[in-house]
Amino acid sequence: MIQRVILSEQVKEELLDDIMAGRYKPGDRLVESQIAKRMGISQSPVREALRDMVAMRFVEVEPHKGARVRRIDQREVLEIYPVRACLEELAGQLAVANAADYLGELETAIGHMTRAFSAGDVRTLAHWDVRFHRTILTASGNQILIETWNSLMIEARTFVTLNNLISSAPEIDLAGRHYPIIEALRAGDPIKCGQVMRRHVEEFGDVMKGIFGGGGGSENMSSHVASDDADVPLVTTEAQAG
Amino acid sequence: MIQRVILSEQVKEELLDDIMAGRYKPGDRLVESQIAKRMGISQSPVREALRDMVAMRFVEVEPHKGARVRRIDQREVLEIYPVRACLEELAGQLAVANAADYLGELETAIGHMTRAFSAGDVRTLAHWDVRFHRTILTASGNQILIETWNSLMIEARTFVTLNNLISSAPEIDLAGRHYPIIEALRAGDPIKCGQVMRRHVEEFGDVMKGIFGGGGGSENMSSHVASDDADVPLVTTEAQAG
DNA sequence: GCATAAGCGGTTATCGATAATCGTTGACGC
DNA sequence: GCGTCAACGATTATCGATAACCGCTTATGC
Repeated sequence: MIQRVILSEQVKEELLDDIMAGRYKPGDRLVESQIAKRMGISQSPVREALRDMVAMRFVEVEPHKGARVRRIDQREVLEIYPVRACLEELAGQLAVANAADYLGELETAIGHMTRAFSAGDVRTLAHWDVRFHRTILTASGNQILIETWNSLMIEARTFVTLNNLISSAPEIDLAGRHYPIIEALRAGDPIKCGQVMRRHVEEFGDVMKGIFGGGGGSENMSSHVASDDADVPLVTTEAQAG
Repeated sequence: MIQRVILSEQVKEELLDDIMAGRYKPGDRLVESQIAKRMGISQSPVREALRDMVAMRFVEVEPHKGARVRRIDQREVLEIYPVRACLEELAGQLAVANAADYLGELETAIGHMTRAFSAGDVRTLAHWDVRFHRTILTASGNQILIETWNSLMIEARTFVTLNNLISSAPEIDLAGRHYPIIEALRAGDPIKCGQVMRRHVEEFGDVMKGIFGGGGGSENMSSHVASDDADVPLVTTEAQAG
């Protein structure tokens, strides 16, 4: 076991894994002392990791009451798409200027997505989907924009989202829908490219809205649709399309 | 001295004050043990406060090397405007639906801004400027959008920005420029309102670009233009228009 | 019976001390 | 003179222990 530096970082990664894999469910308490004991370390690094995860919005804490895995409700999942749409529209516009340096990476990502989609490997699909979008953000060159987009924790949400999407609408060609973006980048028109990006994001937002039924649920129960891999109830929702 | 709960929160507020007031300058080291000793407390709450401030982007840390006040360079100041523009355009669009409940608050904010502007009170002006924009974000009702906007730490930047702006272009009617937004909200056209918001933000971005001279500086020296209040070298920049 | 208060278990928040790590300084060999 | 390396001082990262606090249960007074 390689003892890499900064214990709290390791703790964070492990806890993040636990949450993403569903070993901790939304609402579950994260007791500092218990985690510390289980990992054979002191309370401090655990505490620090938890605070980091609060900043990442995976965890919420109440003073003197401790940390819990944050619930991501239906409203939040849907609310994110308009925000992504406008940020990624801007990214698309800016990325045109530097597109040449990133086209290869983008094509690679689509290739991986296509294979993962065929194989039914949602985790890999999500990975490369996020990678594709992140590449365009990077190509935009606007550091603030990149960090703002990162703060949305897209990777964490995408896996869950795609699980829902694929089991509800398996006919949608997730990988193929990214080609128009590459074409727009090649064409070199910033406005057009921004529009394509916006539409791409909005389309997925609309699909998700359809899956959730569009009703605004007030209460929520922990549930999810089938996953090929692990139990991932990171999203709690009421309505679930069959 | 009222001993409010959560020491680390108090520490954070005090350090934030110190940074905003320029008692710590960009690049200054923030040594945990020294701060702890000065405040008569232990290292833990100081450390926690610093980590919080990293999440807020006021501070940066390198593992095993400690924390420093983050430098905000010219590039970052300028990069933020396109991001704000697209976020606030969206906010403007969404806010129309709930505008009625917030018009009073918005008018109050403009009133305060007008008075503060006449009095040359930049701090108060910045406060109500941010408040105005935040109100529109709130009116949008999209929690993700609100949190994303908050993550840009607008309030911290606005004071500095307005200091620069007012001493470089004192003729600009900062308060008055907000009236078109209220009018657009009253008119009830989401698209139009979004455009007005976007233009409003972009205008200030353009003015700032002009102040900075538009050149992309590589190295930076800690400097700033005059302030009526405290020394606030939160921004470091090379070019400074007279 | 009900409201209030004291006690308790569990957990967080803070402390003081120690181990690990970094940058620098200065001795040493060539 | 100059590069290498050991030792040092400063600081962070982690530890183990304790104090402060919350929610709940149980006892107490009316």
